[in-house]
Amino acid sequence: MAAGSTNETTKPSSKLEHGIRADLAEGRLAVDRRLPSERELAERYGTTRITLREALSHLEMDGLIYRENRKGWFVSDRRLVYNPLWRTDFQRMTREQQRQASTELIEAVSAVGPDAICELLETLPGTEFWRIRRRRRVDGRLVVFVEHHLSKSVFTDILEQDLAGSLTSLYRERYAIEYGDVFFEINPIALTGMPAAELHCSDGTFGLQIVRVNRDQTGRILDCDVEYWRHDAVSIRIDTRESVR
Amino acid sequence: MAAGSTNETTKPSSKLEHGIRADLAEGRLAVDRRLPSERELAERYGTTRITLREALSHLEMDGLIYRENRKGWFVSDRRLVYNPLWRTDFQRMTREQQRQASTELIEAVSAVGPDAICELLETLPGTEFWRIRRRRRVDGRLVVFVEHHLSKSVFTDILEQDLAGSLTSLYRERYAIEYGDVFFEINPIALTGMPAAELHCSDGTFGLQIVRVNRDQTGRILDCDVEYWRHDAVSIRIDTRESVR
DNA sequence: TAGTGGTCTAGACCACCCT
DNA sequence: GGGTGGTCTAGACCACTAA
Repeated sequence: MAAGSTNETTKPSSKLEHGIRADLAEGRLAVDRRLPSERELAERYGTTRITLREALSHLEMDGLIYRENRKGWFVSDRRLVYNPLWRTDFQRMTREQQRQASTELIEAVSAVGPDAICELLETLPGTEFWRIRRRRRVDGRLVVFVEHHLSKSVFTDILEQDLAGSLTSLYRERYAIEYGDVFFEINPIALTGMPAAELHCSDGTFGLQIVRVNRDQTGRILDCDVEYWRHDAVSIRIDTRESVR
Repeated sequence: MAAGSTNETTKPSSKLEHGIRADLAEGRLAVDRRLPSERELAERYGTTRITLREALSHLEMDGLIYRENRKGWFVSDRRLVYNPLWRTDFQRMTREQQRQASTELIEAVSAVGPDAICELLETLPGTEFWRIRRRRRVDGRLVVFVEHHLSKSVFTDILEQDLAGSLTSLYRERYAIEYGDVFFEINPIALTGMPAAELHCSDGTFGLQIVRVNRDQTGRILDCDVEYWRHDAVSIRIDTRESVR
């Protein structure tokens, strides 16, 4: 049982959860930001792994800790504040929050858009787009997997550009395009398949899906991004007093 | 990826999950919208309850089914499309989506605002507000618990009004107030305590917290809402081509 | 190769819901 | 009161990671 915690709940798993919560708060469990192994924790708190994992799942859902697939449990950092209406690039956004970002290009190919994407981009089913897949880290941690679908007619030679950098800058500097209206959708979902694999989380981990459709200043549809966020890494904030950009 | 694909996974839980997924898709499990008991399902799929619950949790996180505390598992309906920038009342919003809404008043009292709320409302810590707690259903299902904190000086006699109806209408008709700017924040979190209890979900169920600060047309802060949504019941959508109201 | 997380078994007891 | 979900035990094997 954790020191200092005098929780009166009778459920072992609650006591366990509160014990770990206290240990996290007081830094006893933040060694290297990785928690001790499940077997060690189970023994330390006098319970079984199943029960321990139940408690850890609660803390995970609450955003205090997260899992790296087959690697273990880690202490979560503060959430990144994200406004899907901002048109500043990711690097700058993170820098303004005293965080450090990096982007990795996974693939960039021409591919037929799934029906849902074609509909969002107002094209016929079966239309081909540039499909760019990337993932981003904040302070070293993988937090979001992004799939971009770009109009092939607008961005004819995009594959020859540096796709690990900011697309926003590329649009402006290479194609003289400024963003106009945006549509976006936020869905709480389970991360599975490629997003889960790329984010190193186990299949079924909870996440946030953000779908965006971007237009230029003339209203022409440019592209569509589908983002898959680790749920504990992000907080969406929008203020209408700010400019929409 | 492809619909109806035969999954080759060897893991029992994945087969289980896909089996249930197919049964849901083809209506074999939607009897009364409530699933058979866990023991019956475990037997039907030839596994134990623990493993079955693991699979059900995945489907829950994916938004296909949900739990009512101690009552069982139910098939989720389609998500309600919600735009926190819209100023139409809840009834009208649901009606436009061919859904039916109802609101229940839980309590309406004067109470000291928590520090975080006072900060959002730009008042000194310890300031009192009208605290109104309500919960809402869509097509009969409990989907959101809301805590409103209203300025006592602006809404002097609000406790005498009908608080199970639309606050938007009340503002306009009783106080001649129109909404102005909005700030809001969306956080994926675990539902615990009162929100979980009021929504009849078990402690630790995944949910979406939406915090809103509303101003009137002159920029004066009116109130703050804290909403706790069942995660599978909502999809946030915003389009800058629409008017902000 | 040792240890880890991921998964699974086959039970059990309790509090609570519904009838 | 019977059945339900919520919780828990005490093991086990496997695939993978890290050394």
